[in-house]
Amino acid sequence: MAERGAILPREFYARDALDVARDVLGQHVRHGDVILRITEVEAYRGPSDTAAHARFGSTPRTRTLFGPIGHAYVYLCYGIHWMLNLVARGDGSAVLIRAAEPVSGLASIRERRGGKDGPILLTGPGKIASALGVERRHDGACLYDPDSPITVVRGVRPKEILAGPRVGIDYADPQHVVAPWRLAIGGTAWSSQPKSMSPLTEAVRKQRRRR
DNA sequence: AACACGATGGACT
DNA sequence: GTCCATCGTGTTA
Repeated sequence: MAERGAILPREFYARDALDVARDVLGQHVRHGDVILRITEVEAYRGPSDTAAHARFGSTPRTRTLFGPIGHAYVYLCYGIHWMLNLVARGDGSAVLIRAAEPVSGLASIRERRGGKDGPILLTGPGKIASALGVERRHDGACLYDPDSPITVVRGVRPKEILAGPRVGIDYADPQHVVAPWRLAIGGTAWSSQPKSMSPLTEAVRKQRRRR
């Protein structure tokens, strides 16, 4: 078993987006002096996922999404917020980081987030990229290269994983809205945990996998 | 070339 | 709960 702080290998990303999403919970993402423990994510499973950018196929925006696995897919949302995704499987699949807990670099995080404090610093995908200082120039960055500006490293595995419905994707097919595309660590204030989220069971995972 | 709208967040009622 | 900033993208023409 790899020790804490070791960079996750390329192979980590060579799987179904739902499995990558589940296993990246508790891992750490680093940019400069800021390190965050990932507490909430959302899986986007390739072109067949009606909530995913990949539904349009490969376009100028999504070329990194269809590029090599284990790289960052960064894009601008609502003209304001940058989103950080991890490219998975190699078919346009990805995992969006939606919330995190500070591990180090709190001073930098607070500075970038307007001097705020507590979970409000990092609960929300736009806040993650903001706190890390990630934007357009990081699109395509390799996450397993030690010399890369952004890396994902071994963290602390969560005790409980919750699954819940997606938000902000009214245009998607209802089957792509319900659990378990959105996953969170249970029992922490550093993630959104609405009542609609419940423990991720093997039965639910298998049911989703067939779609 | 014009258009509609989005994988959001913050301010406000 | 409501409003809306702000701009790249995909769609249509």
